[in-house]
Amino acid sequence: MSLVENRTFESELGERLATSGFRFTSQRRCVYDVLLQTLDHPTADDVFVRAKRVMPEISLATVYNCLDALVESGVVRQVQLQRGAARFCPNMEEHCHYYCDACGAVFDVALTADSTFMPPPKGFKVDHYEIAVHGVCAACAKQK
Amino acid sequence: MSLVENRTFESELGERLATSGFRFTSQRRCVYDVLLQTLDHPTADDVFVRAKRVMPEISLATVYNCLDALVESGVVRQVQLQRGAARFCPNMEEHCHYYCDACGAVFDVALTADSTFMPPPKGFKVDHYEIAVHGVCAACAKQK
DNA sequence: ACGCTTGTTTAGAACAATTCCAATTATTGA
DNA sequence: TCAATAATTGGAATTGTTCTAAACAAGCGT
Repeated sequence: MSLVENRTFESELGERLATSGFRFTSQRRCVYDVLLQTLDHPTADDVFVRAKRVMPEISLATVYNCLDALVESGVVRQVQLQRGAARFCPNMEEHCHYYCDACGAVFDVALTADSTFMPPPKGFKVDHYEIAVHGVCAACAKQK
Repeated sequence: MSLVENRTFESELGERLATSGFRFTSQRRCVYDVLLQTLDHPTADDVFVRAKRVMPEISLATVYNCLDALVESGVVRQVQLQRGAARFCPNMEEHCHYYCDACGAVFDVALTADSTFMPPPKGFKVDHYEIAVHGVCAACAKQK
């Protein structure tokens, strides 16, 4: 993601939060910045550690609150790839996650338009897809 | 699932466990039975409560152990549909999960053969796909 | 069948991830 | 600027999972 796009996203952030009924606070901006800066699908705790470097008084409870607000506002995705901590991802394009069960690495891969055709149960109102591919990444496969 | 298929699955269970290096214990059979009996994607704790009705001395740690053994043996799938407890599913056919974010209900939907075409990262060795569709089920959509 | 080896179960403690709480602080709209 | 309301804070509480050590059970060679 380029810096220009980055700045665009940031200026939209307040608006996105507002339309979901949230206020635009410095903590929410900070958490969003952290996610944009390193696209490695961090956990809430990872985000907390990184956010503290820039805003030392921020609390973990706030990080959770901010992440939830960002998810509800549709600017961040929450992904649950394994037992344990949820992970967060500011890439809102349609993509799936290749997840290495050995080292925990995550790779985003864009979805082709028609790659998700499954007839929903009658009356089910689809919100979004979560596609994860489990396996072993190249590096880990080599080691073994 | 018919009783006949059910019995077939059960008789295969010992073999499946053995080929993954696990022993066939009464607890593992019990946990597997619980999963087969009600296909509602229970959590480990749900399984624990149900298993106790039939085997009152079983412990929660054992339920976790059994579920993990069943997953490793390829007779049960573990799915992580939201933050919090993992859920378990004895349906090993290729299918995706429609998940109601309002009430937590899960619906299995078979995958069409080619519904998952995404080029993996170079060298990535795919093990399996996890496809979840989030949204609101018919019943919950009506209520609101 | 017997004893050995090793895997499994058990209960409870420990740990990890998340949520809740009550007091304080910040933001928004009149 | 003030009041109303939402957000933040730190800590406690809760939930979900893993670990541990001792007892038990299964499979193997004899």
